[in-house]
Amino acid sequence: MPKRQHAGELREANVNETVTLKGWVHRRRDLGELIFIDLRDQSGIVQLVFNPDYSKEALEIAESLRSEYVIEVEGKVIERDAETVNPNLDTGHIEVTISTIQVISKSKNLPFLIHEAQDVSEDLRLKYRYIDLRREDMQRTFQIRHKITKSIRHFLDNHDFLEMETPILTKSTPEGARDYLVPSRVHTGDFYALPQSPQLFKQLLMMSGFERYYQIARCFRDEDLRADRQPEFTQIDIETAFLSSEDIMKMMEEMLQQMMKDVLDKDVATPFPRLSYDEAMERYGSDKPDTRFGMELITVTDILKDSSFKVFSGPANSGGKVALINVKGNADQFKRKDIDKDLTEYVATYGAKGLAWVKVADGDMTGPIAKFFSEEEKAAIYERADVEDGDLLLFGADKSKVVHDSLGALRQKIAHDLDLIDDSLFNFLWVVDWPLLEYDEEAKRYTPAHHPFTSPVAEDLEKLTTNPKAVRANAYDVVLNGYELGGGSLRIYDKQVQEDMFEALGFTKEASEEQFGFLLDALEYGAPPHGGVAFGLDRIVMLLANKSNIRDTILFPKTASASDLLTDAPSEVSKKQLEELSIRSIQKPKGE
RNA sequence: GGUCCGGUAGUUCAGUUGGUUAGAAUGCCAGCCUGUCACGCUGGAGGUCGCGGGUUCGAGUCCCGUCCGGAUCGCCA
Repeated sequence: MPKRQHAGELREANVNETVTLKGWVHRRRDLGELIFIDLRDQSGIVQLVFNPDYSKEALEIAESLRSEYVIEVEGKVIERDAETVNPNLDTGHIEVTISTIQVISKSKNLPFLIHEAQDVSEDLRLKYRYIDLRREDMQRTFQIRHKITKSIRHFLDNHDFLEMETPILTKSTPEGARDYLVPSRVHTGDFYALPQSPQLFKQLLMMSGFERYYQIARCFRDEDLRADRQPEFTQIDIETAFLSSEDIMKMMEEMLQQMMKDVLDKDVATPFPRLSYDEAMERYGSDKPDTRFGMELITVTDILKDSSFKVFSGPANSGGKVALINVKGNADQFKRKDIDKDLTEYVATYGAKGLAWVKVADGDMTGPIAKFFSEEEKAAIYERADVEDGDLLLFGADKSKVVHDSLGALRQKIAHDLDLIDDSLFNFLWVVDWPLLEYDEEAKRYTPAHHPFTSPVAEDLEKLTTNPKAVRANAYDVVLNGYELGGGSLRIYDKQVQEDMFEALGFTKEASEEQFGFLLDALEYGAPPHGGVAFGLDRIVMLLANKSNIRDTILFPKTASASDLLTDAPSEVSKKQLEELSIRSIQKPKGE
């Protein structure tokens, strides 16, 4: 079969060749007895020329063409005159003079124009996603997505990994995210769940003797959506037996390094910098810090312990925290009302009760709370926060969590607003030394920082039942530019430890047996030490394709309310379908 | 579940203090045009102002409710 000729690949080397091209009418410029068509196919765009000298018939048909008609043309590649070269097109030095044309498929007027779709409302783009995807920008994104998975597959294949598939219909584990449930027809009243991740299956595969597994796995979580969160998403899921966490991190660094080279031709250095969880929170107020800019959080609890300002001394003396970020040299960018309104409202969403601030000019603090600082306190703060004239200091004083959340987010917002972030940087780093458990104030119990199969650090093991909070985890997250790309850990491979873990999480013996009995059993039949990692593919694509939301990296994404505007899912089903599932009635909220 | 923003020609938007027949650009349709590449010129068609209710002599504009889209907090082991 002859190789198809692609519009976007034609060059001066093809001059005088007779070519057959198939594609879409991107644009038409009708000058009467002379018509130009920009023909688009997956490879790009080339200009077709119709005039009576080449073919009167073809010219007549060209006259009837409209946007997005699918056509097949035959013609000759010719070099353009110097003055008619189009430097904006890769094919701009040539054009194709058409002798015959066939309309393969017509198109109605489009709901939006392909070359203007960038600015069209997203719901319209989603409703007509198949048209939206024709855009060069979208095509490019999915080429990047393909290159990423291709690079990773290639790397893992070279490191003796097997690509394997695990079930989609699986068992509900109500811990963690809310499950998507599927009613069983055969077992009336019982349900499958769609996997939140293949976590347990990949661990079982290690116990099955497959020492290196990976899967590009679809995962489902029935939680509320965000710009970087979809209810179904794709995880690059990896698990290995007998490797240390150092081995795993090293291998994953190499994989990501290779990916950056293959996809963007970027060189990133390994090993990636490492931050402990505590240090990340302390310095960035985040467990996924963006290190492309400074403006770190500076703790000043000790300095302000005796402050005459109760907003500071209160938290400082009751187990809380006082910290600041120094907006260096940009004090004049912020008017008083910007800070008191916009920034204060912003940190309020993270639970901060207010936002204290001072500006520094002529070696002294100014602003409404400047008077509360003693000379000693000023001097200590200047020294620690490297304060100079022109700086703006923004303070957080509250429980540690509130200070971290609010200043961490504020740091990111200000860097964005002041355009302090270098977009060309790709700052990978590991966050390590995670706590195994977190205390959930609302539920009054411990929850896993990652998941309940994460192994505790060996020397902390005994504290699991006595002082759970102090137990560290063998866990590590990869962070890129402020996004959690992935996370992993060594897993528990000892039944007793797994049982202790369930106990620490408040499971009764019966409950852990009922939900995870199969895992506990498997741990008794020769379980190797194992561990792995899972990366969010959609987020990787988002960052490498420089997109601001994850929907642009997914072919057919859901809206923020989890519906698909193209197919109108979710939708009602027939009474018969429900009856087969023994579902009697579903009360829909009124108004629908 | 909460908060905030938005919804007006096919599309992107403007629409003043509530006041005549709701505008612009682009697209679309028709005519003219042999070097355009955002082609140009002339003319034309095109509106459930998201939906429902209320206030008013009068509502795109004000009020209430609701639906849809987006951002975000909670949530996401």
